[in-house]
Amino acid sequence: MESLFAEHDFLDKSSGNNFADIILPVPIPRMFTYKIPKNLQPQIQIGLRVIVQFGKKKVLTGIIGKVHNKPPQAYEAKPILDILDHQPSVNPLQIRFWVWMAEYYFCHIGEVMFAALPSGLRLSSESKVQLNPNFDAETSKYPLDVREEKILEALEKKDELSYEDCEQILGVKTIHPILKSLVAKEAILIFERVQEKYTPKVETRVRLHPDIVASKAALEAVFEAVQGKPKQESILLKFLRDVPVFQRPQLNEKGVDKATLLEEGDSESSLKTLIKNGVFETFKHVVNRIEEEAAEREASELSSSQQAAFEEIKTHFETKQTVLLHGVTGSGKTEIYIKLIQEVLESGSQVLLLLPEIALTTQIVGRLKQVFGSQMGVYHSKYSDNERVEVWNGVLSGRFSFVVGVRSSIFLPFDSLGMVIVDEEHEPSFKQFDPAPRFHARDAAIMLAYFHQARTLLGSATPSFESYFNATQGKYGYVEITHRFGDASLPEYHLANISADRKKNLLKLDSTRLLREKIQNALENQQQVIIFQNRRGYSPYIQCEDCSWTGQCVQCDVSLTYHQFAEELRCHYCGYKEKIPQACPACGSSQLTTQGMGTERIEESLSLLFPEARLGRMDLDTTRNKYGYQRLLDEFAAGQIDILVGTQMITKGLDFGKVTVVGIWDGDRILNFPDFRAGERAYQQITQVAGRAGRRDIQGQVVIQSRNPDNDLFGKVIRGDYFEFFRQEMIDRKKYYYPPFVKLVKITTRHADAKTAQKAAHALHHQMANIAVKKIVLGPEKGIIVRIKNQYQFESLIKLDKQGTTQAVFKQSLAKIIEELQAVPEFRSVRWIVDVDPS
DNA sequence: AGCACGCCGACT
DNA sequence: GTCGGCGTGCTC
Repeated sequence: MESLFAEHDFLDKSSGNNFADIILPVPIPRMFTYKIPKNLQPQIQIGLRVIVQFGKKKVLTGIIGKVHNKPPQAYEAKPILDILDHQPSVNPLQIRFWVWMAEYYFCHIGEVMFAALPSGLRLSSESKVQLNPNFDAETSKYPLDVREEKILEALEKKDELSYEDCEQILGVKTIHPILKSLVAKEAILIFERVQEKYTPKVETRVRLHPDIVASKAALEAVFEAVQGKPKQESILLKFLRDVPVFQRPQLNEKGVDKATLLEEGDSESSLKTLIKNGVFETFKHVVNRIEEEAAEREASELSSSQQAAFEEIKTHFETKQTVLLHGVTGSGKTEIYIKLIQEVLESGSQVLLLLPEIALTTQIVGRLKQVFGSQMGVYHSKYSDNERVEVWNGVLSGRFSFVVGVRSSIFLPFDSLGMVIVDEEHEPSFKQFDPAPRFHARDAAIMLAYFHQARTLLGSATPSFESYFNATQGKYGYVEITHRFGDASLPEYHLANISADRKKNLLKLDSTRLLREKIQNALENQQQVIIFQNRRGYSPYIQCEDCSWTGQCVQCDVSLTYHQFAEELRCHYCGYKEKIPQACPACGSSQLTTQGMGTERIEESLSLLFPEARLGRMDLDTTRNKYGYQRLLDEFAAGQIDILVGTQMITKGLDFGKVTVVGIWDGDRILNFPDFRAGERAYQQITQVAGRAGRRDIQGQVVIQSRNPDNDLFGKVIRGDYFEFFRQEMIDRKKYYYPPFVKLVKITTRHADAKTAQKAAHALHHQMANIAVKKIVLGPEKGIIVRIKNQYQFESLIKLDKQGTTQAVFKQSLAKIIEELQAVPEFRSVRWIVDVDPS
């Protein structure tokens, strides 16, 4: 019998770790308090994965977010069932980061956890059915019906069945009542099985049997035995070629991968015979999915302008947490990163380099791999789940002190980051749209670095206005490189007037004379050409060739989209549609053509104009599979393609010395962005593509085709006067309350019924008016309705003063408003989606 | 989000 | 009568 005053009992109460708040992967905005059983108390730590019962039957894996001694008042806490790890998978800094993210981006901590953990580390239970060992059909006092019999029959053959299995066996949708009845009749048991999804990769390896290695004579005997058995002999010879057993007997220990040994068509049965005869033996070996590669080279020497920037960055870091590196395309930012990374790694801290998905090519990864070798991990979205878990564990174990990755790599379990670098920081793809957490990886990275007391370097040739603004305000350090590496000259811009060429009959297959000449010239000199088009597919809008009129939606501020099959112009946002006009509504011209042609049609045109040129096309269609992208790049780099036509993805970090001409097929399309960021995006896009043109000795040529070559934006890009462009745009942003002068929060109200959705959105606006934070609310008033997946939705845009306190207050009020509205019976099934800093 | 419970219609 | 439709309420 246990003593009433057992010593450990007393200690437990005073040290006070009886309860743990667990983060569970459920969309409920809080953690859940569980009791820590005594036997688990010594091991309990923040960040451990635990198994808990959630609800009546679900068993979930959660993560310990907090340990305390406050028993919940309103309910009886359930106990933690088990601990899954010896070491925490998640460290306390990460938990802090998750909590921040959930608060800032207005989502639930469970959603953050769901995004953060590779699914290989997430566990959830599956209900399984098994035969009750005490059950005997003969003696059972309960009669079974046909379907119940069927289930039992199946369980005779297979030890356990999932619910899905049972559904299939009976061909019904709901097996629950049947299983329930079987449980009541004591025929079956239902239990929950939690399964680890991550499985280590295991190779079967082959080596010579130790007895054979022991003496030369034994081997000779083997050779005699295989005389006249050519298949066995061939395997044996191949093995000995790869493993010189007698020179280096220890090599035999490691063996050879069985699959590799049999690669050249040797038969498995011959190998089996050899194993049976005691010549070879097999064994299992756990291998890393991520291959080890040793560093092969030193970092290159920095040029003087790179060196100056490098020093300047370090000086800024003495006083500033974040530095913006504004370096023209081709200024060699990567080499500066490498030097910085090396320094941080030498000091014993970790480094994270974030890249937008499309920029994470083997080109840059290969370059970094050469310098950093096996201490560098790569976290790519195309990785399988098992591979992700290996990167995760690699960071945890210290195998990787440096990671190059896409936006989700901010969630890796770093414990001592010294520096985070966000390359191409202006890239919109750093923002996650859906699902929650709708975070911006650049902004989150800065916060992550702050938690680690680390530095953040933002790099771009065309910084986002937010970052540039912060730099001008002195919040970030600012370093600029205006020279290209090796003093290569910046490209020369040309504006080609589409309308003028058309009038003079010089437009051929939508290409201007100037562009044709430049391409022709490049081809004659064995140089390469890149043609950029900002969209894939066919003809999305209609435009008048004479006055450049485009169809605008009567209700929304957007261009109408051309729908070939329906012969209609449609609004992307509100569903408004009209028949395609026969003549231009503005000037009466009949020269209405479909614009914004896809890459496919451009490729067609070019093949007719330059029949002798070798063409390549790079867009989502041609690069959909894992290697399509790389293959095209390799072919282009090898000079097997003369003209590469592509979308966005060709603008990213490709360095090809032979590209001298870049054509922007439809400059106007770039300006047609229905968003306050249109100008910023256009500037960025044109500058980025243009950056592909020209290197070292040859000046690049950039041709922009346009119907409005006089548009001032082109002039600004061409002059390369980023600051002036920024300054002018800022005037409008300030005037119309846009970032960086205000903070935007977008709230989408969504419901299957249009009326209800509208009512709910109005109710939201009404309530918002009461919490007068400085804001302007748009949205439903304009009658913008979009139906997505049979859900009507209204969007409200809230503009907040850029002050931390008002922001926090606003979010609290918003949470309260939404909670209250959800309680209204009519709005019960209305969904409110909050997007902080929408892009 | 799931998943129970619970209250109604249209079938064996 | 039961099967199964989905409204509503809860999960430590």
